[in-house]
Formats: sequence, structure tokens, C-alpha cells
Amino acid sequence: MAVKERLTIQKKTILEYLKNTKSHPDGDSVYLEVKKQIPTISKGTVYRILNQLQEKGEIQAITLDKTHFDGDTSLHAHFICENCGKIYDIYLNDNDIKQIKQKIKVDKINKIQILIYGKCNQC
Amino acid sequence: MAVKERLTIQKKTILEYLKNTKSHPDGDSVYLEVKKQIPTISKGTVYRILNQLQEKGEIQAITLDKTHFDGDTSLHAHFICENCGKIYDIYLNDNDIKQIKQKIKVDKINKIQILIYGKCNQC
DNA sequence: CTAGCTGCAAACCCTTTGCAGGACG
DNA sequence: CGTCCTGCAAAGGGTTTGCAGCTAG
Repeated sequence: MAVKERLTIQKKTILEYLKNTKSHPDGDSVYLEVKKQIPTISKGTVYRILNQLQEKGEIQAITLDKTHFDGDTSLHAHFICENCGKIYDIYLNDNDIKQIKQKIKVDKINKIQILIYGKCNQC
Repeated sequence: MAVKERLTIQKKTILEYLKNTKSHPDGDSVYLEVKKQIPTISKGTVYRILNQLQEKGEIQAITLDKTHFDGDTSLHAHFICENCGKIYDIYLNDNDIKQIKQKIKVDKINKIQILIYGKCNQC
């Protein structure tokens, strides 16, 4: 039978933080930020929850050197500045990736991740 | 003045292996494979060379849980089977990503990485 | 109550690095 | 021959995990 999943304060806080930030934090940054609200929380818990949320599709992971997390699961690309490390959102619509999708001769597509590397206008 | 770079047997062997395989190996797999030809080669050397080749743009890195390497630097997306872990090439042309490029309001784009996650037809 | 979750700390694993000897050009 | 490169092994750093106590439902 299905595992009964609980909604703990830790999970609620992490999810809320990710849904309300645009900073694409990595695991450690999530830990530090959530720690402000739950000082006793541990890194192990943060990573466990982040992986759990990701598997359920409630957040998405951006795997670079470290893994970054994004509470916005809508279709969008990420621009990564190779100079300052900042991650910017680039909003797309289905039409933008239509041609790419047509080239994929596979039945089951779960997600598409588009990363653009370059130098941002502020650098 | 510019650094004088040498073409060692180690580098030649690694580059040749990557240019002739479609398996998108990770660092350790490159090490194991090249070790067959150069039994004394060390992991440190393999990783050093892979990073060097990547910086020069002679190979490209696919950053997943581990970093995988691809000797083919032409424009193409990667399909990653979440079941068996295999990485497949999906060839694209400039027209396929034209609309995405137009949305990027940044002057300097170095590279675009497109990853498609799903379940391959063999799984 | 009681299974699932947390905090802690140690373990993991991929990757990087310092150093002394080796080899490319 | 002088640099740059290699091999070795240890360190690094993000992430995972075992365990005993805790808590949501």
C-alpha cells in the first residue's frame, strides 16, 4: 500500500521558500535560509525533503556543479552566467520548443531542461 | 605569454576515444577505458585532461549527477532515460532553436544545453 | 498509538590538488 | 634542458545515510 506522507513544518517551510524566491538556491543555501525560521533543522533533512519534492514534481532541479532548485515548474529555460554564477529565468511557451519535441522519437517524455551558458548583461 | 600546451599520449588517447564513441561516458568510464591502452594512467590525469579539453571546446560536458563527456560538439540535444541511464543524441539544426534564442536578451551566449528526460523505447 | 520524519554525525563518492619525478618539444 | 605534464595519494565538498528519538495524523 502507498506510503503515508506527512506534511511537516520542515517541508512546508522549504516548499514555501522555494515558491517565493527567484534566486534558484542550491541545497546549502536552502538550508541556510530555512534555518532562519527553524534553527534546529539539519542539512540531511533539507536534502531529503528537496529530493522528495523533486520526485513528486513540485520543484525542479537544475544540475550544474551543484544542484540548484526552482519552485517554478512551468516551462522555462535557465540562463547561467559563467562569470557571476547567477541564474536567470527565460520564459518559453510550447510553441518555442515544438520543433525540438518533434525530433524526439520517444514515447515518454517527462521533462525538458534547457540551459544557456554565457555572460549576463551585468557582467 | 600564452601557455605552451603539449600533446601527450594521454591527451591524444582520451580525445581519440571520445571522438569515436557515442556512449557519453562519465569521468570514471573514460578512465577505465583509456586505462586499457595506458595501464599506468591515473584518474587525476584523466580529469585534468577532460577539463582542459572542455575549456578549449574540443569536447562538451553533460552535467547530470555525475559529469558525462561528449566528443561531438555539434548542436544536438541529449535524451536521458531515467530508467536505464542511457544517453541518446538528438540532432538539431539552428532553426530548431531559433525561437528560444530570440527570447534570450543577452549579448554573449556561449552554449546551449538541452536535456530531455524520459523513458527510452527499449525500457 | 505508530509509521514516517527529524537531527546528528559519519560515510560516500565524484572530483580536485600538491608534490616530486618524468617527458615533450 | 626547461617547462609542462603525469602518477600517486590525500584532501575536498556536496550529498546521502544509519540510527535513535520525536511527532503528525
